[in-house]
Amino acid sequence: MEDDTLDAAFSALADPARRAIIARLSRSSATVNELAEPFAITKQAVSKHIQVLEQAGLITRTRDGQRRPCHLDPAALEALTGWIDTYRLEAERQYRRLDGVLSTLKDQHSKERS
Amino acid sequence: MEDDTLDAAFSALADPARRAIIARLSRSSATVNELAEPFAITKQAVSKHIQVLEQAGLITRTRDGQRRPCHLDPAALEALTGWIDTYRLEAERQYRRLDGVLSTLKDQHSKERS
DNA sequence: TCGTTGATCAACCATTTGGTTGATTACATC
DNA sequence: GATGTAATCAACCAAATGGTTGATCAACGA
Repeated sequence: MEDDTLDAAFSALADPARRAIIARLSRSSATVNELAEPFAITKQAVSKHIQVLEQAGLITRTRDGQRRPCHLDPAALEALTGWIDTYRLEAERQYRRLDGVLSTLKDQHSKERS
Repeated sequence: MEDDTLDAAFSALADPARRAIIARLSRSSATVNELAEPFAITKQAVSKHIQVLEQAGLITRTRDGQRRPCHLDPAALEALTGWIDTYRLEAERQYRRLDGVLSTLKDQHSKERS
């Protein structure tokens, strides 16, 4: 994944309104007006949030007459967890390796004393 | 997870320098100077990035004399993938459900024509 | 064709952010 | 104690961000 893609995706998720939109869209597609309803901000502001999410590739939009419903893209979310997991798993692997070294040292110490 | 925590964590990841720091720390702990070395920015800027990561709970810091090494926290990363997966899995579930409905309709259509 | 509704565009404002330089703190070593 | 080094603090700057209001575009329904 390119830097720009990850920049856009993570900063898109770094806002509670946009995360709420993600949560809502995970249940079903929805239009801007439907998404705006639960928020205390203007429809224009929601429209901006949606553009950010779309630009980040997290959602897609279709045409349905006058409406332009938004759909969550699970594959984009999976790409993000994939990135995070790469480093989480590596870190966990390193910690286990360190634990192994420490217990080896401890064993050697016990052996020396016995 | 609270909104503020997620805000801090995701916006911490929304910067290529900070992601590079995460990647570096997944292999082993490192000090500010070590982390700053591969970058074309000042040590102070790196120090700021590290504070952002620490504030977000993604890394921890310890004292080793004059040095203050940074350590990646895998559990914090796991919390993020957990959040994302909640909605990714729900979206995938909904898409499968929709596919089921569509194929049922298609079957009924075939039956009617036969 | 005309009014209504979904949605975006445009301009503007306050705040945040990523970077800089220069000064300062804290620890280690001579 | 004096010097050097790891790291942060402080003040500042340019650019990006999240929000507003007002105007505009595009499609539907009478």
